[in-house]
Amino acid sequence: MSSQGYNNSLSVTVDIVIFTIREGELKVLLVKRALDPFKGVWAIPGGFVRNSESLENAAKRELEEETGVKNVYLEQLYTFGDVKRDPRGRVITTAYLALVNSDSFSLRASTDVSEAKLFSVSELPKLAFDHREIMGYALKRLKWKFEYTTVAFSMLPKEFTMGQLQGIYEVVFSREFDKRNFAKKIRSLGLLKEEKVKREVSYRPPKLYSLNKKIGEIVEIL
Amino acid sequence: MSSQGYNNSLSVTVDIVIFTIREGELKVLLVKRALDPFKGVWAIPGGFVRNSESLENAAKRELEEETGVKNVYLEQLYTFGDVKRDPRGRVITTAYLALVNSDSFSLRASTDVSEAKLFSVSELPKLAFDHREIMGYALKRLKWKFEYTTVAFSMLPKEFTMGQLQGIYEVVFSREFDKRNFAKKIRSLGLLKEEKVKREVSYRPPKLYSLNKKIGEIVEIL
DNA sequence: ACAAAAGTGTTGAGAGTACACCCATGC
DNA sequence: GCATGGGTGTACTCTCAACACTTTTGT
Repeated sequence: MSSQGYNNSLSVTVDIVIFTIREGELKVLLVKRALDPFKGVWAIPGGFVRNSESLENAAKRELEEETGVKNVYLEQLYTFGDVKRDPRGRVITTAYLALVNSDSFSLRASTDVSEAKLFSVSELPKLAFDHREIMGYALKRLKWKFEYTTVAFSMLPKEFTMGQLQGIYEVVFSREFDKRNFAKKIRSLGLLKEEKVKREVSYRPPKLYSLNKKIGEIVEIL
Repeated sequence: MSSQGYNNSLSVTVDIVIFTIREGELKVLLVKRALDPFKGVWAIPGGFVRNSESLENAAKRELEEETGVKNVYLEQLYTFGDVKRDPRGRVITTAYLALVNSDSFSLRASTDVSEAKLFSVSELPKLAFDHREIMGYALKRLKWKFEYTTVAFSMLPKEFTMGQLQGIYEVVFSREFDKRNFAKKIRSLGLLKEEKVKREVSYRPPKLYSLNKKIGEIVEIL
């Protein structure tokens, strides 16, 4: 490290790519910017890191301000540090990835934002800054994590059916899986605990399962 | 993002975990700090990010200052942003991972460092700041990358033998592989081009290979 | 001839993939 | 009785792991 002292002309933000599943599609939360060079343009929600909070706490705070939810799955994605990525000055941003169970959140627009909305990842609008690149990273990471860890379960309620689980995998990977093979694979991993069967549906009531491990644990799922 | 303007009391550094293989062991470059609260303590080399350079360029610059090599494999690892990780003030650091071919570098101590030395990863000294945690991340990432990408080849000369390749895998994973199975697996991936066989050794001369793909490309190696 | 690493194939076990029919419920 | 998603087993293929002996060179 240099001894010339600290560099004071540089700001740090966090941006949070918030994924959820709604209407059978993978959606991401975007906000419409109310100010500045990108007024009216959609962007990944985020904000400045305060001096008294860690990066991760800044991300949690922004996430809660935006969605009202706590205790969701949150992981650091990547830090983007090109000199000219923000036209207003030197801003480095650490991007986070959040996975939210769609039942548990409601949108809120914070002060510097005029609107917040869920977009299907297959129909994204033009994005501010280098947010298109960040989104690309987030999608790659999301698939990777679904394939090799238990993060998918963070998008389901505590008790879920095999069909729901398979459904979110099909959405994220944009393809169908064979029901029998999928269930066999999942069961062979010993992740699931069987719960009671009761469910009010107009067809054969499915078994309910719950996750036996921590969310985010490394397990080769597919 | 907030509209309240920029936060100016926060510094950003890069730290680079530089791995190489020497004497049949996985080694990492550490520097002995010459100043400050951690004077005399070993640390991961790094330095402040300048206003005019991207994060990645800062990492490249520090790497070259430390080792004299350019064009090595370099990837961003993680950004550490706890409030109290540096006792001198609020410093966020983005850690990078570098893999260096051991033939191609020479150590240099920069101005704020009294000594630079390669340590075996199995015999690390006490480290400054949160550098132990950073090292843990780096080692995990290194193994992951060896298993699923072609980064290993960045630690070999352009032309190498199957034995050399297997050797670095054995060092990184601290275990032995079966020669026949290893070669079969590698060959089945179609990564290698055969080169001329000549080599002056006091035993049966091995075939030489070169890599047919880009370094860092995703391929399930093991 | 000896030391040192290179080179080479087969077999068995387990995992992944493809594939089709009946079941339980609400309306 | 019909619509809806739930639940179940087998056969084939492919990949992974275990395993030992001969070859080429320099000294």
